[in-house]
Amino acid sequence: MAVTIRDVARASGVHVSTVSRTFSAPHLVNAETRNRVLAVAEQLGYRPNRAARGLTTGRTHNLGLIVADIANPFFPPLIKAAQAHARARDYHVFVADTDEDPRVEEELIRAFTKQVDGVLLCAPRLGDRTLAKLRRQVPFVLVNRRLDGLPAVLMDVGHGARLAVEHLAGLGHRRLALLSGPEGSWNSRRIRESAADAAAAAGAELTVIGPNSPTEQGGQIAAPEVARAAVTGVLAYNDLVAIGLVEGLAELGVRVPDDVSVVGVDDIMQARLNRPKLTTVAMPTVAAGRTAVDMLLQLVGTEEPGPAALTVLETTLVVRESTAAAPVEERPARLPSGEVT
Amino acid sequence: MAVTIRDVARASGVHVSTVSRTFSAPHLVNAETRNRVLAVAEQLGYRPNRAARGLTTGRTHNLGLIVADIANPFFPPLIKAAQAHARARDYHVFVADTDEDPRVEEELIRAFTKQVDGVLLCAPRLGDRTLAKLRRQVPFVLVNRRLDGLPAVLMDVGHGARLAVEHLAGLGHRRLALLSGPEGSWNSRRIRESAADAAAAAGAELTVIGPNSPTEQGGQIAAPEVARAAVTGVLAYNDLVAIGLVEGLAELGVRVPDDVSVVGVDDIMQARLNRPKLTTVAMPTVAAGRTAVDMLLQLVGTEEPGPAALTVLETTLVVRESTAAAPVEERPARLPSGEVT
DNA sequence: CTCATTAATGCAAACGATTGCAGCTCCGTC
DNA sequence: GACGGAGCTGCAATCGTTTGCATTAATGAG
Repeated sequence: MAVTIRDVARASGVHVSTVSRTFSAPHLVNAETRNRVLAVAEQLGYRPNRAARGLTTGRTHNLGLIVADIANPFFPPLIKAAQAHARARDYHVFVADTDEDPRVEEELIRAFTKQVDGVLLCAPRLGDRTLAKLRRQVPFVLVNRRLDGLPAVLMDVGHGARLAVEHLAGLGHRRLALLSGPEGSWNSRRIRESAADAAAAAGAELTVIGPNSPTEQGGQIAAPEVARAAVTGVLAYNDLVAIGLVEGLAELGVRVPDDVSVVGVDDIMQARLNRPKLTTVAMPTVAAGRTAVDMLLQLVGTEEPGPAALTVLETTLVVRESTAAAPVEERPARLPSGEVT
Repeated sequence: MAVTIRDVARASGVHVSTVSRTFSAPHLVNAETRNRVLAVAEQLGYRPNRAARGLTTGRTHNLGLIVADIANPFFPPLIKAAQAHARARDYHVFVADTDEDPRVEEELIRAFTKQVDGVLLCAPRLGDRTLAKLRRQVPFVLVNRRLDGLPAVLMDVGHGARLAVEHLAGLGHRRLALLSGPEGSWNSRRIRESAADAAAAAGAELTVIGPNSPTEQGGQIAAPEVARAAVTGVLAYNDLVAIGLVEGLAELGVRVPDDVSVVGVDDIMQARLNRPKLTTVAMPTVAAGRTAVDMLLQLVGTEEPGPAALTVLETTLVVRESTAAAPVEERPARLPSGEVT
């Protein structure tokens, strides 16, 4: 068996409470005693049992972080920022992956309950009702999802989508496609709405394709449909989809950006590495990770909730090589405000 | 406060032990009572406190998984495989990232202690002595690291490195470079040793460069040095480094594979997406994740350790577009077994 | 009808820590 | 020389569950 506080107490001739205090309130115990206890503890290899401590104090000093897909390069920077930030505040972050499955997501939240002080839910796929119910199990902060009464940090992807569409329109593209994201995704809806608005304002036509899986595969699969739709500009739900699409189009003999322009969302590392380098909407993931931790810690620190905080972070458009002026044949055919049958 | 077993007991007019049993040993309680308790529990929203349960049973049904860098695309498939496999066995996997810092690694192992039943250590950066000490805190299984007396699953990257060097030599390359990995990495040493052996056997010269950071940046930074070394074939510690190198060489006007051939290690998703598609040593990450979980569960399930198991998984060479025949000017200048000053 | 058996439940002691309260010693003060 | 206070330490209850044992009631056998 592991060595417990009791073993240390016995071996150093003091009561367990003194040992406990040596670790959790050192100033309350005589320097001499403290040193003796520490020495014995060290020698016995004693480590406080954090689970047991959590039972009495109600604080585990752990945070949970749930993402839909660790393999999506969008998340690691956020995760790392959150971990580093939390560690500096003497908290540990445990990460879990839901595999895009809402049921797994719920199960994981339940599993985290009482083992962490709070959880960061990144782009949850769960429905509003379930989330509202779950919030009573464990405090949480949402990332990229808005729900009344719950603290959240949002990246204003709608703004980014608008910029993207305006960028394409400015390049002369009039027939655009949107490769949409997962049903449950709040981000996906924001992108769709803003892109539609911006397209309408710019007098461009916008076709919605999908949703397919929010991965390269999803993008690759969408390629034939994109080609068939005869669009010249595409906004993809995220960079992975965009990269997959470029790949898929290449196989169909469609060149990017010569024949069609593609813009992604997220600005993951691969966007820079891709050929052509991807034009994309950059997300402030690091800031989001830090902010979310701060909000969560503030939430678990206080007895009463206070008003649910909401932080909105800005997104920007990064123009690289995957977008270019629309092909000439396409332009003269339609009026700027052209309607379609 | 959260609703506890006691609340349920009171509300349903039975003793706490009966409530406990309805959840952990249903067959011991009368069907009628059980249903009543379950109904009350449901209505009150009772959830067992897993930390408290772990205190008495000694089992948390959680596993920890520690990696050096979540952002490295090598890990996600392994992580996902481990999570899925564990979930099927009613275990949850919590992941933590050490940021390549051995101190953080140790801290995380300590943090996991008693909160999980065992931990999977992926390519730990910790020294042998520390690992040997830590193993008494919590059972663990090593991945890609060998240490006497500790169960491990290894991917035979040495074999892969040998294949890679033979592949390059077979294409006529005589001057090779190895971009080495982090000091503490067991894999890195294996690669270096095997590559050196294979190079010697093939009569090729092998220059070791680095170590730099095992990331794209690291590869990019190494590019000038590679160019200066006037080699025609490079084996990189991993795909990220290889991809960064290709990028860095391009900026220097050196073409891959025309001027120099590059092979990576890991076969991450980006290897297929890169232009040129990367020739690389494929690692059986999914199998590794599953096997590691199995070994760990077997380890925590039994009272006495038994012999430390060791599983070695095979690696293969995937030839794509980043390797080609050595440039012609280079070949006639030297004998196959050419020595250098 | 009695007795052994079984099924269902209650009782209370753990698990490993924390913490309010009380007690003791020692010191300085008046 | 009694008193008040400070500084340490011990006592025991508590956190939410599990589980070996005792208890009770119901069942079946002889």
